[in-house]
Amino acid sequence: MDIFADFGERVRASIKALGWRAADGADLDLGRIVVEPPRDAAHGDLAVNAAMVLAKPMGRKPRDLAIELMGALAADPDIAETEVAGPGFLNLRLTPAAWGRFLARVLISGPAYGRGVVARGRVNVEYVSANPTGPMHVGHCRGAVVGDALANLLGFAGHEVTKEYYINDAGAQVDVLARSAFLRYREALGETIEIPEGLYPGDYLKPVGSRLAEIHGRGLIDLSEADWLPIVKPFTIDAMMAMIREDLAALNVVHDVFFSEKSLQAGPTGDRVAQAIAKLTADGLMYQGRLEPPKGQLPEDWEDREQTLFRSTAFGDDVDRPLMKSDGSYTYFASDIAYHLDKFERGFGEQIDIWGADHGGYVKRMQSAVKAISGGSARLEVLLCQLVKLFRAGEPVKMSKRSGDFVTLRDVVDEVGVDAVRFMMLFRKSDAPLDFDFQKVTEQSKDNPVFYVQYAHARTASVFAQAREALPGFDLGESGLAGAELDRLTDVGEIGLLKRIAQWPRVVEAAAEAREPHRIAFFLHDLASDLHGHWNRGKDLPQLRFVNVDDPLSSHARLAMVRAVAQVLASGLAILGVKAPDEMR
RNA sequence: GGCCCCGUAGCUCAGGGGAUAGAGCGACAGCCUUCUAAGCUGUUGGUCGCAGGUUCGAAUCCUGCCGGGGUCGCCA
Repeated sequence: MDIFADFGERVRASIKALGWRAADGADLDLGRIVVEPPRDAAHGDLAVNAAMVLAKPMGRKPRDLAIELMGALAADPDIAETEVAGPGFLNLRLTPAAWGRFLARVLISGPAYGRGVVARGRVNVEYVSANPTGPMHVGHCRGAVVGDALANLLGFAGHEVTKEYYINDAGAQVDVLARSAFLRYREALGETIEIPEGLYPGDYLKPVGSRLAEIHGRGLIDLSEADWLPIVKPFTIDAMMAMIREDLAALNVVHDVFFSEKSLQAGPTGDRVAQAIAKLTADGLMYQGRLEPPKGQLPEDWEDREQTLFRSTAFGDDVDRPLMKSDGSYTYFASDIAYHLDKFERGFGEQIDIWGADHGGYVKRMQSAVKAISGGSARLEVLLCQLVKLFRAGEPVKMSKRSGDFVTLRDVVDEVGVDAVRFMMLFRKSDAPLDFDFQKVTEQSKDNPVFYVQYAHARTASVFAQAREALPGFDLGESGLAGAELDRLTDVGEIGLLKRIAQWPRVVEAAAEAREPHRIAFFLHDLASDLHGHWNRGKDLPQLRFVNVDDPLSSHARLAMVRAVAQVLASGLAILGVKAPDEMR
């Protein structure tokens, strides 16, 4: 179904039939031969680089080889024209009949068109993993969307994907959360409270305090912290996670697994963190030692001390890393190692984590750890998402996290809608910073790529509504459309759309391979642009309109093409988690 | 100072071995008795940060600089 891969095979077969060999008589490496869409449409439908790649090993001139290959391919009935161009490109143009058969196959495949055909194995994508200390803020938004879209993309490309969320419910910050909730509890009981520096001031803890008061009455008020903490903490964490799940649902993000950090230390199989460290110790990767102080600015409270270190430098890290704090408790890194070991033991040799760019310094050590705990058989990839800068009509939006006065993810989704948020977060490479303007993303104009792409899909639906009225006799189902006289599609705009559609499988594959879901968004924008452009040509040239009562057979073929466009738009938008609407009123 | 990311049109950014480097915005000029003008067409605009290297071919890969951002033992 991928015509580029298809013709790649035909080219390789022709080369074998020609009996080409390397200058020394050895077999040629045909792996570097690619068949791809030429940048310039004037160069035809497919460009073959075989002659240039093989010229050196064969000791011959690229243009001579291209001419020879051109002769061998001339017998292919699907090829209408061939030409040798530039430094030795062989350009191919397909016949309308070949394009028609391609389109028919796309329609028969339906929503499966572009889906990976080979199984690519299991992969675990961990994203969001926001601390359960409050509602999600905009900072979490990009990672959530990128992770979710990447997981969708990998699934579409043929991986078996698990979407996972790591709940940091074991550190000191959840104790702080519990204390903050306890204050709200006292407040709910009528006390006047003052929230000291360092506790979470947000109003979102008020309902938690009220519910604690409802459940426990004054029962907790005279307990010592050691006694109320085990009650208040899990209750509050559960409330925060419920809130976060609602936020995620509003963003159209759903995880398969929520994994608790706390469960690592107090799970049914004992202390998993200790077990992970024991494993590293058994492998000779732990030792007591001292670290050099960091170069550059020395931390004020630096103190040379012997500590429990993991030999991460043996796996590519810059320095060895401590796994125990001075008070004997585990560092966050220690828990994280145990967590990634758990993922490995659950069968995930492929792990992808989505982090904020401020965690960039953490990448190497975590990758080192994954290598260490898996004996080198597991791989961790980390995608770093750069910051999102918020604007309102060109003016930066000020935020103060300390006062609790930050923009929540919910604020953004409620204001601009989930589709606009998701699409805009994906309309940029994730390692480039992103400007997000509330004004612009809600504009309903071509300046707004979300609406531009969605409108293209709506337009296809509109064309079909028109067709059902104007051409009542036609079968507009997939098989009916596939049976139309598709070789009537010969206009440059029509072939252009088919060529764009033909790229879909390779775009999916390349985007999945590169872990770059933004490529899907850009592809959809291009496809939408092709459709809008061709649609508009029907104004000057009525004979090109999709629905034309004077030429029902061509109309039928064009509707088949429009259906294929709609299919690809819908598939792509589904990967991005954006709706493909039938109307935009 | 070490490590990571970025540097492409006036602006925001795609392109990450292939031919004459693209899109949107901006600016300018057009297109509505016509399938949704929520749209389309054209014009304008570039020493791809700099210098070497690899290659038949480099914006793309490698090295070194320059500039911007992030980060740097017991925060998660």
